[in-house]
Amino acid sequence: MHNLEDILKDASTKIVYLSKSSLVQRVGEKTNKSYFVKKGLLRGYTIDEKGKEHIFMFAPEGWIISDIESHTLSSLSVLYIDALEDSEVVVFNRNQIDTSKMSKDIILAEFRRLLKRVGVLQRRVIMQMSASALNRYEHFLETYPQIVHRVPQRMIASYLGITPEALSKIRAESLRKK
Amino acid sequence: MHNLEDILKDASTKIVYLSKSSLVQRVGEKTNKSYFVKKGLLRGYTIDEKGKEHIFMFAPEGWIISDIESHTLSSLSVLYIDALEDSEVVVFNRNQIDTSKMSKDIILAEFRRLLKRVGVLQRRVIMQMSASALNRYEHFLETYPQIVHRVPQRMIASYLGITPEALSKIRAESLRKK
DNA sequence: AGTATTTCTTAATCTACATTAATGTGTAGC
DNA sequence: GCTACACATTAATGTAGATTAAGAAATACT
Repeated sequence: MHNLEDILKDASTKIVYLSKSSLVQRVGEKTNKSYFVKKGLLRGYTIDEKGKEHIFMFAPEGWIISDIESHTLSSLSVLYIDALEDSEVVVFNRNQIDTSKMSKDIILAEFRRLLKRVGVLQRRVIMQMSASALNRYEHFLETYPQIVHRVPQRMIASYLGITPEALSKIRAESLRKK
Repeated sequence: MHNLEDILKDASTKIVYLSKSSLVQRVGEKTNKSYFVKKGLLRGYTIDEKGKEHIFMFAPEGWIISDIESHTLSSLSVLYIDALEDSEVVVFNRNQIDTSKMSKDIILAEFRRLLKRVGVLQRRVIMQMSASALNRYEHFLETYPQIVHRVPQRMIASYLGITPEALSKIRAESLRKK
């Protein structure tokens, strides 16, 4: 067993077919599930006190999405997760995977996956501190070309941490230049 | 061997004594070193095109600091790391630790450590998207009470992603309320 | 196909925070 | 102890992006 898909087949997991906009996980639920996206597109987000959505990540094919923080602290989830397209996902339980059955190689592979995730987050924090909205948008385009045309722009705006109106303005300006 | 300190003793590591403000790692260096802080305080930061510093993390006693992204992509470092106080740090090489010598338990312990780091980063991204500078400052005070009085305020401002002037104003206002 | 609802755009106004600048305070080095 | 130089505060002005509002375009629903 050398890759994640093999583990998923082996462990006590199940495949779930989600229809568009179905909610997979709510904030405040006690959960230790993770979702591997085989087909489709999921998204993780929070809702702040003012009722505003903040998209934290998109998970297209091949990605894992889960509320990692809630696992470590074995506390309540802080993310909503839902499907942006009809999707096919493998649901599994991280506790099971952590403790049993896994070879050292597999754990190391998971470790590296997590390192990559930290890298992405690190980059994103730096971006949000030092780059303008335009820069962040351009960076998003480079990084996730496959997602841009699959989600409404207000969600890209939410991911970037700006309003849809601001994104619209930015796009108009950047077109004018070309 | 069940904790990180034991591993550090075992692996080919060395202890280094750093005097205040000595630079440990420069941007662009090809490196795979990590630093475990036994005593003192390190800090990781970037410098943007305009020459502005952005503090990415503080590492007080017990923390590990390293440029994780550069490890995964085996590319060049994107962080500067330096000492804010005279410090005693254990320098080790993540490659060596990854591949050899480690028991499954230890890898899992490291895995959990990394999960925690992801949690912190996740929280920080959400904060930066949804919270005002005042809220972020208050959150920082709660989360890192031990650091607040050990670093100059301009560095806290840098960590929060605001200017020292803005932090000063916020502090003045929040004092006035009490 | 036709209506409803969500999404996108444009423009005017507003605000949190940046920038600039000047003054005050602490702290390190000699 | 005096002189520097880094750090903190305050205030005036500037600006990126938020908010509000209203119309146009796209998408979904029956």
